[in-house]
Formats: sequence, structure tokens, C-alpha cells
Amino acid sequence: MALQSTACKTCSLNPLCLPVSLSFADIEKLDEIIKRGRPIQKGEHLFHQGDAFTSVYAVRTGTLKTYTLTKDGEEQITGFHLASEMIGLSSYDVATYQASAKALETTNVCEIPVALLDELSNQLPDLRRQIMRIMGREIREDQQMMMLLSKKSAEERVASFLLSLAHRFKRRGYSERMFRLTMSRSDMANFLGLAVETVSRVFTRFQHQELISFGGNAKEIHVLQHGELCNIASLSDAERLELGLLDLTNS
Amino acid sequence: MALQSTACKTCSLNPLCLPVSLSFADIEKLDEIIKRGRPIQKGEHLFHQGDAFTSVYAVRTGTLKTYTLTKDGEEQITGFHLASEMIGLSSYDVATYQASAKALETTNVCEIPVALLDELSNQLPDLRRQIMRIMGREIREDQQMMMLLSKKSAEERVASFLLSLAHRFKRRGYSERMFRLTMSRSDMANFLGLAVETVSRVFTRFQHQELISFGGNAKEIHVLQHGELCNIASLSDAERLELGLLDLTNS
DNA sequence: CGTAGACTTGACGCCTCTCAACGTTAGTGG
DNA sequence: CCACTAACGTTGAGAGGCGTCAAGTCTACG
Repeated sequence: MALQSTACKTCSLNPLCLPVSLSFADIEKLDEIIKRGRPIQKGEHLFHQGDAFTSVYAVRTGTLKTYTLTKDGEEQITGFHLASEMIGLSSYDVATYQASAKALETTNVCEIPVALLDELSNQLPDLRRQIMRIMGREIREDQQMMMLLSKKSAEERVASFLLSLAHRFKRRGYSERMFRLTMSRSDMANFLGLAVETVSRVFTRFQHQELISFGGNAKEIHVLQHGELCNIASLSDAERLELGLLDLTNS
Repeated sequence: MALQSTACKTCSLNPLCLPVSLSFADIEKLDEIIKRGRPIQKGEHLFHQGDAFTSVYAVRTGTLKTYTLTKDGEEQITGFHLASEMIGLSSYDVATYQASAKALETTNVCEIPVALLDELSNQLPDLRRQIMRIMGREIREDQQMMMLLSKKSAEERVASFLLSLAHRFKRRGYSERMFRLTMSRSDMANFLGLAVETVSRVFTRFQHQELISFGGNAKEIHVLQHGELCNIASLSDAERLELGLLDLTNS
């Protein structure tokens, strides 16, 4: 497991994270405004919905979930966030966080005060562009999620979810065929718009078809037949593109 | 019906649109890069998914829908866009449009070449912030849509949709109690993740309960009981906030 | 005036939710 | 180290909301 440095310029994640496309000098300026605090324990909150919006965060190690509250106090999970992913940008136009962020395991984050980030993006056009790229990507991901929620069956949703995780782990240098599901079944179900029982049933069906298997506990998953899982997921071109499965050579 | 000017500085929409919070001088600079072409006819495309990403657009009059294509060639509508709303920003980090945009009626747009907008946002921090605000809001709207799609019943979805439209018309100076549904039942169903028949059935039920009524054709809707519709929609706090229904005085 | 598309209405079936019971894991304290 | 317990996960049975199919009605446009 790669140890992430405490400075962007030496951090193994910087090709995936905010510093992408920044010059060495610019990364140093960015480093100056970033705060790296103590780790957050599992179950602990990074911020709560309604807190004053002071900082955005980049995940250094671990996983977080972000969620909003429905009318009756249930949570609606809006995303799971792995190393190098940014949290909080969607609150940019309001004074308070519009979601809560909770650690699913022990997690380290880089805190970036928005006031300073805002100031710095006036000076560094590349940084500004990178922030806008990240926001643009998030919009597209959310829209793919909308497609998943409005058009896909339970099996398609679970398969898509697993492929998305696999791809994100791969990009970070981990195995795409074996990884830990740090979120509970209930969290997955919530995120995918399904009942816990349905998620569980799909997992058992996938195991019987020998598409996946679980090691020891129900957390560690092995993806046995990546290709078949892709078929089941009925991915759109947009999703294939995001997962790096689309051949860009065809017109 | 208010006629929108062909310059931002005199446009009645500018308090809702990109120029928000720009100084008079800055608006003039923005005006210089905006192109205002001929109207787009109903059914015509503003751009297609896959076209080179050259410009973002602000709707001046009319309505557009944006959509992506699913694996089997069906469209998945990602949004309806009324006057003053921006289109195309979600493609900011890629070379091609990630969605298609099609006019639902005769529509006028302001075209803003991204190269120039990008350049100008280096010079005008307020413009940059406004763009990021718009993107942040879009992310939150998409996440509310995800909640609608994963948690709400057919009646809740339709009620929420009508309230959203009503609110947006109101903000633009039109009646919130009577407006034209420029999109087809099929478009609404697609957007809301429902079958056309279900949308139609919900409309008849709402009519029997005298919550709404239709004038003449099936396009012009009257909202008879706004409050009751709010109850049916089971709006989250985030949605109430967006619709201006939340009392911010309580802690 | 005729036709195509949009909209409505009804009947039926299926996918997924709900409810309930049971098995398993992890964390706690003795 | 083990017993205990609460949270998590799995499995089954039953029900209901919504999708699908089909037919009929209405509207718009040539």
C-alpha cells in the first residue's frame, strides 16, 4: 500500500488530484495553503450538513461517504469518495455545507480553506481550470447516476457499481480484481436506490454465476469475470468512456 | 412577456444569469464575447453529444432539453432549461459535448465561446466565482434529482417536478399558478424515471383531487393547490431551500 | 379532412419492497 | 479467552406499485 506524502509535490496521488497539470512552482504555492490534520476515525464526521462552509477536502487515504437528509430524517448517500477525490466543491455558491461527510474507515484528508483556494485560483489559471474540470466531471458522474437510477435494473446497478469501484482502485494502483468494500450493504443499497435485501440477493446470484466471490467476510470482493459483469451492467458509451473501456479510434 | 435585450447590461434576465454580481464594466466585457445568433426552431439541436466543445450557452427565451444516449440508443433526459439557465458547462473538462441539446419550442440563446470565457475569467474573479457557483448549484440539483429518483414515488416525483417548474417561472416574472408545459408527457416521464402512462395517470388523479387542471390542450397547466402539492411532494429541506419555501430564521 | 403523433385509460404481470426470521461478524466487558 | 450483544448480512414469503401491452381518444398539421 503506497504511503501518501504530506506534500502535494511528493504525493503519489498528485497525477489524479488537484495538482494535475500544475507546474512545480504552482504546486508549491498550493502546498502552502493545504492543512493536513489528524486522521478521522471510522464513523467520525468530516463536516455536517449546515456547518459553515470553510474548506474543501481531498481524500489522502481511506474512504468517506457524503449524504444529505431526506424529509423524514433518513440519509440519502450522494457519493463514496476514495483517495485523491475532492469533497465539498458542490457547496461553492452557498455559505454552508449542503451535505454531511462521514468516514467509512480511518481516513486522512488534505484540507484546503476555500478563501485561500479562491484567492489562489485568481493567480493560477491552471488551478482554476482544474477546479472547473473536477466540477464538470462531478456533474457528468451525477448525470450517469441519474441514468442508473431511472433506467437500470437491480442487477445492472450493482454490476455498474462494482465496475466503477474496480476502475477507481485500478487507477490508484490497487488491484481491480480484488478490493475491500468499505461501505455496508445498507450504504450500497441506499446509494443505488435499492433495498438492502435486493443488494444481498444480487450478490448471491452473482456468486452462483461465479462472476464474483467474497473472501472471508462479506467485505473483500473478488471480481472473477470482469467482462461478463460489463455485459450485465449494460454500460452506456458515457460510462464506458469513464471506465476507459471505450475504443476512441472508431468515429 | 418581457422581451430580453440583446445585451447583458440591459437584459431583464441579468440578475438570474451569468452577469450576477458583475460590475457594469465587467458586464460590458462579457457582452463583447457573447454571440447572439438566429432563433432555434422547435426540434432543432443546439449541439449534439460528441460535437467539438466550443461554447457554452445561456437561454434567452424558450426551453431546451439536454439528454444523453443510453446503450440501446434511447435518450435519457438530464434537464430542461428555461430562460437565464446555462447549458454546456458540464463538458468543461473534455473536448466534446457530453450531451445533446434540443429546443422544445422556438428558442433564443446567447453563445459564449469557451476559449474567450476562459480567458475572461482569468481577468475577472467575479466572473470565475459566478461560473463556479453555477456549477455548484448544478451539482446540488443533480443530487436532489438522484434523491427523487431513488426514494420518491410516482406522485411525489410529478408533484416535485411541477413545483420546480412553478418556482422557476415565478423567479422569471411569470405566473407560478399557470404555465405551459413545453415538454411532452414522454419527456417528463423520461426525466422523472417513469413510464408515460404513469405520468398520465398521476395527472388525472391530481385533476380529480382538484390540485391541478389543464386549460384547453394538455400543455397549459393550472396549479390550484400549491400547498397540497408541496405536501404530496414530501420535499426535503434542501428542496424547500431551493424553492424558497424554507424559513431560514429557525436554527 | 385525413393521418400521424400525442395523450389517456384499462388489464395484467413482474420486479422490487416490506416484513420476518435466521445466521454471522465484530466489538465489549468479564 | 470466551460469552454476550448489537449491528450487519442473508434468505424466504407475500404484496403492491409501476411497467408493459393494447386499445381507444384527442390534437396538430399538411
